[in-house]
This record gives sequence, structure tokens and C-alpha cells, in this order.
Amino acid sequence: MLELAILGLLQEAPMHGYELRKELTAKLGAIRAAISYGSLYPTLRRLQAVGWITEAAETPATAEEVPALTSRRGRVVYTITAEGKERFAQLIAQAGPETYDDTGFGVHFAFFARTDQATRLRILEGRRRKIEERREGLRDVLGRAAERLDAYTLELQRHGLDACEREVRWLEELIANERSGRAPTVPEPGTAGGRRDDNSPPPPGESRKERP
Amino acid sequence: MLELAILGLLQEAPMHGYELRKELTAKLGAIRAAISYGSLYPTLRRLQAVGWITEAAETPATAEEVPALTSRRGRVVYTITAEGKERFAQLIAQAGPETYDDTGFGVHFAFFARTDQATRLRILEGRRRKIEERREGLRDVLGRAAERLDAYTLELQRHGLDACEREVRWLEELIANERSGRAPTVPEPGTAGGRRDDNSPPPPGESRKERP
DNA sequence: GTGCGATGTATCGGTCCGATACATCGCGGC
DNA sequence: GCCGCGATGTATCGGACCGATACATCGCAC
Repeated sequence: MLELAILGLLQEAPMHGYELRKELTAKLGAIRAAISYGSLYPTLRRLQAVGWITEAAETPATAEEVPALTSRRGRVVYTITAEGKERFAQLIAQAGPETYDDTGFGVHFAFFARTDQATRLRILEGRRRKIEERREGLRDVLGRAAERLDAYTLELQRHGLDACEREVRWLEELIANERSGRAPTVPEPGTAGGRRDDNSPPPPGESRKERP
Repeated sequence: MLELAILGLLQEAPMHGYELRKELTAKLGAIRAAISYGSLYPTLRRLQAVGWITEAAETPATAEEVPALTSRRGRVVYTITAEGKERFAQLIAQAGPETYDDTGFGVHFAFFARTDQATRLRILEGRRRKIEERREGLRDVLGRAAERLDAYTLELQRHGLDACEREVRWLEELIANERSGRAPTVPEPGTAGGRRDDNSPPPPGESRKERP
């Protein structure tokens, strides 16, 4: 999951670790707290080792002035490679069971703008199915096993059931929107010619991203 | 967290691993999918090693009839020890930072019936504070960084924000109930006379819950 | 001029998951 | 009679991710 998120973010712009973490937190803030460096750095190392990304130590031209004096540790900027982009496309298109758990779905959803519509639909429906199953499980417990559980546990289940029902409704809306060919909900009136930039494939349009 | 949950469940009745997992799933179904055996068995091993629980191989009296014939692997029933009960009480009363994340809060909440009111209040308020922080983070992103993000990511944040607001409201209600001395929501009319088997300590009065 | 919070890279131990393996039991179908 | 098959049951292993910790630099307020 982390691999997918890193590859996705680096596709928008090269970044160093700290920045990556901040962007990750901003993009995924809704589904997970904050990625740990204890996960981030080893993963970056791994991705670099297999060649999906490359590392370039930042030497801001003044580096030669003080070479060994303080041994300035420059920031390490990571850039995605062509192989990395391929890998990203492959990861984003294939949906395994882990695609539908809370974190997996969140990450996939966060990169829906780079996902083709058929895959988006498949993932939304898979997620809906999974949440419906969880919902049924909770209903069962609240129905059949209610007297075995104390009031607090029951309240927890009720709250969970409510969250499930709400998410299913949310997913229904998204699926309906998807089928009608529209973006999630008011994508922005003047995004570009209306909408034709929502997937990465065409090399020309590459990675349009605000860089003010 | 798993340690706390196991200790809590075994306080209700001795159980073997499989049963423990089922009960765990029923009790915590609202907050996490299903506990893995890859976590469960090693943890049981560990708890047994330090003496919080004891293991008793089930030999149902007929065991001696076919001793070495099929080498029947009996179910291993775990029982909580006095030290284990102490440990549970200690874990349930102390609230660290991990008490307020999704899983930690869920587990603590699931055992609120065995938690004194002051601690319940403290945990509910800590959780509320944490969710409020997450909510503010999402509002910031939706406000300040909205134009940097695509429509799908924004939709994800909106959904997350909605969930936060909803949970805060839920917590407010629970806190208000707690302060007024009532149980979460209709705890059952005859909790005292109707059923009093919900804790194991045969020794008189030990850790009482409701304060009617 | 000095402390202090933000920026920045990195490791280590520990928790938990997912896949996998293997054995028993009861039951329905053939 | 027996065969498969799903539920019950115990167990391990590699890997993902976290939380704590360490350490260094930078800019700025006091």
C-alpha cells in the first residue's frame, strides 16, 4: 500500500522523504493518521533497489564551498522512473482482496484521478460488497447475540453499523455518478476543457500539477 | 491491544483459541475485521509465559481409551490467573496515547462495563480531543489546499470529515450520559437483579461496574 | 547569542497480518 | 459403506507497518 502511495505521489513531482510524508498525510489524512518514517525510509530504499525510483542527493551548487567541513547532509530527492510508472499503472489496475480493506481502498480512491473508469467502478463495487458484509455481520450480532453483550459493546456495534450504512450510501452515490460518466461531485467547472485530463496515459499531458 | 482484549474475554470464561477468536470478532466486529491467528497464538504463548493465563489441555475423560492410537490433539483451554486479572485492571485503567487511536479506543470501549466511570470519562474525552484534531486537519486541507487536490481526493476528505463530525457528536452524547450517571443508552432495566453473572470474580464485590 | 521549533534522514524492536499447513469431526450425497 | 467438504482447531513464517529514539541543520524570536 505504501509502495502504491509513494509511486503515485512521485508521479506528480520529485520529492524528498519529509515532503513525501507531508503530502501523504494531506492526501490520506481521511483514512490514516500519518505515515511513519519507520515505514517510509525502508520502503524508499526498497523501491530504489528494484529500480522504481532513483535517488539524487541535493547539492545546491554551493556544496563545494564547504565539502568536508560540516559534511552537510543534503536532502535526498526521489524521482520515479519509467519502470516505476509502469509498476504504478499495474498496481492501480489490479484489485486484490487488500484493495477493499479500509486502508487499501482509501489509497486506491485517492488516486482515482489516475485510474480508468472501469477500474474505478470495479473497486467501488468491491468495496461496497465488503462493507455490506461487515454490515450484515453487525446486524447479526445486534440481532441474535444482543443479550450476550453488555450495553457498551452494543452501543459500539450500533455506531459501527451506522457507519457502514452511511458508507454504503456514499458508495452508491459514487457508483451512480461513475456510471453516468460524471466526476465524483462537482469536479470544478473549468478544470480544463471540461474533463479529459483524468488519467495519466497520454504522455503529452504528463503530470499536471500546480507548482506556483 | 490484543493482550488487553484476550485478558478481558478470558475474564468472562475460559476459552480455547478458536473460540477466543470468534468472541473477539463478535465483540470487536465494529472496529476491526477479524483477529489473525498469526497474532493470536503467539500472544497466547507470551501471556502464558509471563503468567497472566494458564493453559490446560482438554482431556474429556475418555482420553485414556485411545491414548496413543490417533494421538488426539485436544483443544487447549486458556484460563486467566489472578495476576492476569491484576494486569487487566492495570491496562484498562491507564490510558496512553495508543488508547485514543481507532483500534485502541475500540478495545477499551468494548470493556467499558469493566471500567470505572472516571476512567470511562477520561477515555471518551481523550478520544474526542483526538477526533477533533483530525477533523481540524481535514478542514484545513479542504480549506487551504483544496485547489491542489483532485476531485476524488477532495471527496475522500469530505467523507472523512463527515465521519469525524459524526463521531464527535456520538462521543458528546456518551460523555453527557456518563456525567449524568446513566449507562450508554438504555442499559437494560433490571441489570442488578436480572443478571449478575457478567464478571468472574467469585470473591465478593471485587471490581463493581454500574453505580446505580 | 542562544534556545527552540520546524525541517530532515535514519534505525530498531515490536505488533499484527495474510498465507499456509495440517489434523479432526460431522453430515449429506452417491 | 465411503467420500468429499465445510466447520472446527492449532500452529508457523515472512513481511508490512508503527512508535520511540537518535542526531543534525536552519531560521527566527527573545
